[in-house]
Amino acid sequence: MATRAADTTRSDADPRPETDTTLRTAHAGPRARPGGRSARVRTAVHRAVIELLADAPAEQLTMPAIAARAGVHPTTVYRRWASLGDLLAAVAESRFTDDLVVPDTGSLRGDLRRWVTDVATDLTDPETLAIIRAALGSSTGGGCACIVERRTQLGAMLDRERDRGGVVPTVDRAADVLMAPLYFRALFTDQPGDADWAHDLADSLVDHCATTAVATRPSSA
Amino acid sequence: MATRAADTTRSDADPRPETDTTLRTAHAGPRARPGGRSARVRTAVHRAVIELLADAPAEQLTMPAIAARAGVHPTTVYRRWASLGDLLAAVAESRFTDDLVVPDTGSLRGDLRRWVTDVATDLTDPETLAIIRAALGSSTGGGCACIVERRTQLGAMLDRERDRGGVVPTVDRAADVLMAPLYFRALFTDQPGDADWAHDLADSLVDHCATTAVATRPSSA
DNA sequence: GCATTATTGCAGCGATCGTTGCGTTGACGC
DNA sequence: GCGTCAACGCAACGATCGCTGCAATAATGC
Repeated sequence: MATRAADTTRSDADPRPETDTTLRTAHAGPRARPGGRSARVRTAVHRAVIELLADAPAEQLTMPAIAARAGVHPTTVYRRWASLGDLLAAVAESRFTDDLVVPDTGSLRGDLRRWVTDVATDLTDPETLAIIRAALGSSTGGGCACIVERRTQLGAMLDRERDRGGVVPTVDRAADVLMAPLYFRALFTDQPGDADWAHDLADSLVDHCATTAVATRPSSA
Repeated sequence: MATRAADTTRSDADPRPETDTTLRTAHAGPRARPGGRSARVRTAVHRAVIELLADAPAEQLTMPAIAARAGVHPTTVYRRWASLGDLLAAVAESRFTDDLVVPDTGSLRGDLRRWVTDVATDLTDPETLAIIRAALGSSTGGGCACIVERRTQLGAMLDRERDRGGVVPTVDRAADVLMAPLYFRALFTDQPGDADWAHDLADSLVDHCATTAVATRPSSA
């Protein structure tokens, strides 16, 4: 995990019903051409979306506006991405991968405290927030793209602690205690949540897990 | 709280810089006319927004479409609501008021368990989810409108318990433990969360508050 | 280097959006 | 009841959106 193909080599929404895996390999066959220019266009469009979302009232984020900002013809944007929602989901996904290294401090508590702080800091960025909001607003389940990577990171830290022999909560439980408050406050309130608060979240999860042996329970949901 | 003017008598976004409170009283003066027709139009437009959000891919929610669905002329919608974001925020706010009675079972645990279940059930409704998503996506901080009423309800239950002499957490803490997971799962995942899971949330808050005397701490953030 | 072809640019089109001016309706105070 | 004026409907307009032909470019395999 967290080692997916780099941002410049992936094709966003290829309408051709081919197997994605074969495209990522070196011998991609005579089809698909994610070469220099396509990658450049892709990067430019993604950056344009982020920039426009940052300093624009959103909602006036249209395909032509994105194309103009990216220095690309609108037709290109229309053809490569089926809809604005797809584009937003792609931007969200590519932005939230490889942007945050999973900490490895040696203890679960240390890892979680560090990771929660990093995520909280990231959620302070207006750009990040704008992308999440826009992706959530779009129909094409762009919301999942925002957190799938974060869930993977969380799972990695829990797995590592489990390998150390510690009792760990489920990923769902950890997401409820850590990710949920982080994202909830960032999206719905004006309190970004400071470092102390974030640390308390991590501590409460670890402490609760230490006192009660709920980790072995099958867990609801 | 929860006793604001009924849905049919409020004016959404009156551009006139008057004091809102005077408008709600009976002797509203010679200005403002939230009478029968205006209220009818308002209700129709709100319903149209909800209906369109329910069975449309969203994002193709435009002012003319809303007007057509509401049986109202587009000009009316343009004039009464400054932007689509304002309209969405207004719809969100009016929908999340008076739609859920604050339970009063006699104990904080019972109140919270009941309330959490109700909120979880509400978040199962696709219409509700669509409104929240759309309001979040709009620029004009429509996100706050979705939860401000819920926060008030939560605070009311906590205040009642405090009057009973019990130790209660802060509203922020309760929101982190209860509301955050509810909304996070509803927005970002496909697991709506069942009744048992919701009850566990309420229990964890009450139990944690009972074991440790953190309630008297000034609490961060 | 050269042929192939995925990808982009270009021009132009229908459709719809968002706005404005003006006449009409109907809620409110008397 | 009647007059007043906020709120709505109507028609028309410019602007922009989203899409589709076809030509040009450049990445890929040989």
